[in-house]
Amino acid sequence: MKIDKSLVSGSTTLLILGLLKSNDMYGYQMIEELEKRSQNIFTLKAGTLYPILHTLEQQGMIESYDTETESARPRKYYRLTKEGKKLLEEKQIEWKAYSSAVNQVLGGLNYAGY
Amino acid sequence: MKIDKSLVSGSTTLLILGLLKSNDMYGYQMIEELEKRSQNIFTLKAGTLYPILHTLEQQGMIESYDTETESARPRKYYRLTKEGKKLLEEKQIEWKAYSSAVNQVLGGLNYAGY
DNA sequence: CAAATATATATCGGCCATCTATATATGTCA
DNA sequence: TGACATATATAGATGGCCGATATATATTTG
Repeated sequence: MKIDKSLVSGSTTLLILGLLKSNDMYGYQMIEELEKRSQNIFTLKAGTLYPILHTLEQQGMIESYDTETESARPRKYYRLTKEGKKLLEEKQIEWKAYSSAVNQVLGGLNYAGY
Repeated sequence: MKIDKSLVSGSTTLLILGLLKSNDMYGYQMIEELEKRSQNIFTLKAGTLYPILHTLEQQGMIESYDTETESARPRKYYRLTKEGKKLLEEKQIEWKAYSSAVNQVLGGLNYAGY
């Protein structure tokens, strides 16, 4: 098996897709949710997130829709498309292989977190 | 805890230091050993490795010495310095935190490979 | 013996992901 | 009403990694 060489630096995309698996979310919410779930280890920057969202939407991996509430500021929600779900599964497999390989190189012990 | 933002893309340094933990090695050997230990998932490129080795040596994390055999091609072996060992430990902790956080974001389950 | 291939190290230019900085606009709270 | 949080957006800078290339020697193969 060959790992996509951009996996490591491209893990942000994996995380974004992972967030959308459970619920539709808007950008700002993703930043907060990611911090929360990772216990402040990931502090995704807006300047990183939004360009990725636009790219993923262009690629058909996610779809957006606006909320039409009268009170709050309009938010742009994103949801996974069928293709996006497939991409997420692929990237999850890559991540498992990658993290497992790192652990093997470092200490011999294998990844067992699933 | 704050993760070095270059961790992900900087995992190559972690892997190199990890290789040197068990034995002194020369560059070309690291490329082979890394492929072997990771079951061909990591194919470290010479153009990536050697500049990193030079940088690490400049920073005092590793030291080099040449072999003076008459038969074989001279090899430049590297060993971890005290500081290098410390750096490795730090980076290993960061890696655990990072991979654990990814797993938490993705599925909830935690890293348990150690 | 000569050619091809594997071993071994080295550097440069460029790509691409991410961050910083900045801009814009609205809702809420003191 | 001024400050701050919410919310999205983009341009420019930075930095790690790779592809290409160069050099030199040992080994294997025809």
